[in-house]
Amino acid sequence: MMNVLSNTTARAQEQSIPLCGPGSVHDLPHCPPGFGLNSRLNAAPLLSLHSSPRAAKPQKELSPEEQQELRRKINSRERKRMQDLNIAMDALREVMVPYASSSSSPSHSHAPGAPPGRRLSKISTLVLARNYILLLGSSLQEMRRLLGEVSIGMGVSTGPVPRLLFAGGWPLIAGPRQLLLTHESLISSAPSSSSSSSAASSSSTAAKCATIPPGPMEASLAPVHWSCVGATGVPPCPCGVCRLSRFNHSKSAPRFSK
DNA sequence: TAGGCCATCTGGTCCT
DNA sequence: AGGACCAGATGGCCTA
Repeated sequence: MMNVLSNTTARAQEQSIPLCGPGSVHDLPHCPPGFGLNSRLNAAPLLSLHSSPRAAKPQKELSPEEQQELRRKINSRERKRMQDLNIAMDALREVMVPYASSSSSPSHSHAPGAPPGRRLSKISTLVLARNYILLLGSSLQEMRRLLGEVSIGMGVSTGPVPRLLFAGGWPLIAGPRQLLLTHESLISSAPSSSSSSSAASSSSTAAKCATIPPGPMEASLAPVHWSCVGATGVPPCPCGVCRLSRFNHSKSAPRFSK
């Protein structure tokens, strides 16, 4: 990874390759196809479409045109993938926006820290959604506890309570504010950095943050501490992104196939 | 103007 | 082998 980083940077600096414009390879919608598409590809070693010293298996030789075509194809796939991701993010955002609005100014659909009228950032959306899920889990647990007390108090058999009572659960949310992120949590989600990729690094920090509970269901049923929604004395996650309560730091989950 | 957020490109790795 | 996924790099846009 370090190699990738330094190599890419070094190469880019070395060759002063613009990402868009003459000398760039890509097929951005705003970069007309064929606009300076070639030079970088022809500058060979930058792309591993050729056989690289590292590549063990021999790769078949591609003509510049074929390389172009392949690169275009790969870029297009990646763009599509990211667009799909954004569609899903928008859908999630749409659901989360009501919970992100401040109770003091209901017309503002934003998380604290975000200017009014602005849509939730990706990271805010994700953190908010996670909080919401955890909150639902704790509400469910509370419901179970109350039902248990009631049934005991009424001398009702302690046998299984009808599943329906547990199925939906009523989220015992005092108000949307419970889900709010603190201004600090949002601000700190993007630690200032001299690098131009601070957002990227914070995102990757979030991705690497191992505060995600081991299993979604188990976690949602486990007691939840809300260090993001109020002072609980629970030490915040050191990752600086989610600032949520500590969970067992587990290894990254296995990938789900589509 | 600096910093945050984002889209895109890119090369590497993993999976089917 | 090809596609999906990931993460770093880069540049553009916007806001405080």
